[in-house]
Amino acid sequence: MTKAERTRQFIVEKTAPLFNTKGYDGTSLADLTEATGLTKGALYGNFADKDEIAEAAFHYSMKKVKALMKQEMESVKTYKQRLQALLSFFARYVNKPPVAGGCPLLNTAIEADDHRTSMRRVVTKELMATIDFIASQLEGGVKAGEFISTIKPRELAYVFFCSVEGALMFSRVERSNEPMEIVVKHCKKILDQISQ
Amino acid sequence: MTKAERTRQFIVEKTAPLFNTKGYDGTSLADLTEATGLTKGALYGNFADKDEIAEAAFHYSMKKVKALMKQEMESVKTYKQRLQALLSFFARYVNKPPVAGGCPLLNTAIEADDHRTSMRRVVTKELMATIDFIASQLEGGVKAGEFISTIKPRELAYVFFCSVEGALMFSRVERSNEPMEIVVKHCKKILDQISQ
DNA sequence: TACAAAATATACCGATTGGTATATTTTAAC
DNA sequence: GTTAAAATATACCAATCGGTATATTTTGTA
Repeated sequence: MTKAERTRQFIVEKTAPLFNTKGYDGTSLADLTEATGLTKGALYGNFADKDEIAEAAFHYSMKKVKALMKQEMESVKTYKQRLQALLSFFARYVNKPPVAGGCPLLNTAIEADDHRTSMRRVVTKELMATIDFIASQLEGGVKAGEFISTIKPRELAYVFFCSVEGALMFSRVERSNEPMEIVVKHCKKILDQISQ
Repeated sequence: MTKAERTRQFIVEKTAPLFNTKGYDGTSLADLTEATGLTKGALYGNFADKDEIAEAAFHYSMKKVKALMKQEMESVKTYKQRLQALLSFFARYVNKPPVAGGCPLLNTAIEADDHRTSMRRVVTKELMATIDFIASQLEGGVKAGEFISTIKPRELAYVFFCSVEGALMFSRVERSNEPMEIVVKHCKKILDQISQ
């Protein structure tokens, strides 16, 4: 890892929580220099502009979230247990987010949906990948005989993911676990219902 | 209605879509003067600062959304039909939002959760009111004998609302109705399951 | 340890930010 | 129609915005 690569990594690690907390528009270059202890010269020597830092920060946040998520899931064996672990992971997201500021997917999607085209594409890609991942777990469970074969994995994946993301929004702004706990409980009950 | 009141109303109507689309940080005073055709003098003659305009715009957006929602719901008779109408209302939200930019609750909650205290309080209040409203419809349905009495109205209200808000985020950034349609279908199926 | 190259800091840029003091216009009551 | 008050426009403010040219320092290599 060259010096430049290390500095890029350092900048991204220090600024990712900032972008995730205050948003792209809400994060200034002064915020970035303060968080890193570096000057604009160093920032612009390693990145083309603020957009490039924000995008790298988003990718870093997503990588971190996914790594933690998968780590949690691979500690158990069955597909059902893995999906339960995934739901528990999100439940703990409220009080202990892997990256400060909550879910980078949710935050970035909301800020980017109307007026930030390139970021929108990046988020869309990650969202689709997430649905594919959850759906693949459900499909695996069906093939393994854990879940009844009449379920629609893709649709159920959307239901799980959307309800958890909505609960995350609610719980974070409300500073209360209640919405998330209720939603996760409901999702786990669905998992029980489709088990055989 | 005095001139001042009319102007305040005019400013709020013209700027609400702007705040809802670009967010508080993303909306500048130049944006506001352009959207209204007024000058800063007029803006600051009627509002103390940008924050006050944003808050008034949020309240206006919420009023508009709730009015449309309730209008849609009161065209049918049973509690089940009303809840179905509410879900259909959200489903159409994706392509035809009452206020440009999507759901003001979702947008404002995400931007305000970490670093805008006063707005957070306002959003929290509206979120709680929404859950109370949905829960009251479910309770009404139970008392009227439409729904089985074993349901937990408040928990179900959270599930409905959170999943729809999550789907709204997804569908908006993806520019596709699919996530919302899947989620709404699922919610309506729950309504069928708890019906008697 | 000398030295070229790479990385970072410094000092600056014009544009835009939210906000205000004051001049001008419009409004509404008489 | 006159006039005081209310509302709006104009012109300005310091601060901050994202970004850059250049000077200085640090790095890795011979």
